[in-house]
Amino acid sequence: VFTYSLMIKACCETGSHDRAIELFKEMHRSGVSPNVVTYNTLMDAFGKAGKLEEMEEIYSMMLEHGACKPDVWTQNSIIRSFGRAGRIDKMEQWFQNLTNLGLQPDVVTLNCLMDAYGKEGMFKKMVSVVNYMHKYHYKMNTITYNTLLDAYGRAGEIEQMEQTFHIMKCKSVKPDSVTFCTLLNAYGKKALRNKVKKVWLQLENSDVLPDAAVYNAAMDAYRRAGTITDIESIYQAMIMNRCRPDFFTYNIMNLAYRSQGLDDTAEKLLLQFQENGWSIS
RNA sequence: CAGAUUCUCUCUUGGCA
Repeated sequence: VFTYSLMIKACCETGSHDRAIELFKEMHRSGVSPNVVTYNTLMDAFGKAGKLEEMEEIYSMMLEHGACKPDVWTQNSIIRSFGRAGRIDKMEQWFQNLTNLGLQPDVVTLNCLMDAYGKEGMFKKMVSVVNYMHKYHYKMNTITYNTLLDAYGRAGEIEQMEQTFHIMKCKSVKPDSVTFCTLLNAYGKKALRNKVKKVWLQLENSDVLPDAAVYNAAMDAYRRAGTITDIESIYQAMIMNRCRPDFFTYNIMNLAYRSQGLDDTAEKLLLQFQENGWSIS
């Protein structure tokens, strides 16, 4: 069963949902019964692909076969899928279903809800989830805070974002690379160059090791809020720390150079990428 | 009892207001 589940997951990750279904059927023929994880894996893949009706069909199959019951992971996948699609009504409906099944929402469930509300700008509802977490003594983790930070950041609510970040630090919840990415992104969009600088210093003084996404986020923040020199300093740091530039890096820098009319520098950048075999698409 | 599945971040900005 583990093997089949993993194979199905692999197929889904390469986008071959049909093969995943084939495997699922083959599994039946070989007399191996799918378990919750198998169903969860399949459903999650369809959900991520935006095939929400198919996902619900698989859910019905799971119920009909009766061999296994949906668990919190099942519900979380479904909730996440509808949340990502902006189908708040369906998401809430499935959240209801979770409690109707006698299951307890976990932190992941609540993070999914908050992310969906945040992305839809439904801050009252998002905050009510935060209150729910306090009331029932859920432990807010790094992802919880990252989700909140991103919600406020996207909305341009810098005050709220900073307050949230402050609480995060007070509660000793460890920031990770996503946290810094999120902050850089928000400050960049608001053209707050000094804030971007401050975040970068905090990152350097933390034990978080920057990944390509963080370097990219910092460069993009400086593209909007800073100077070419700012961007290049991050780029140098990226290379010195042996972090491989990717196509985000290229696009950001290329855009920055072009917007300043530095077409020749942009050409050099292209050459450098080609020489090093760094992907630019 | 443990092990496989679920949550957050970075370029690309068009259309309407």
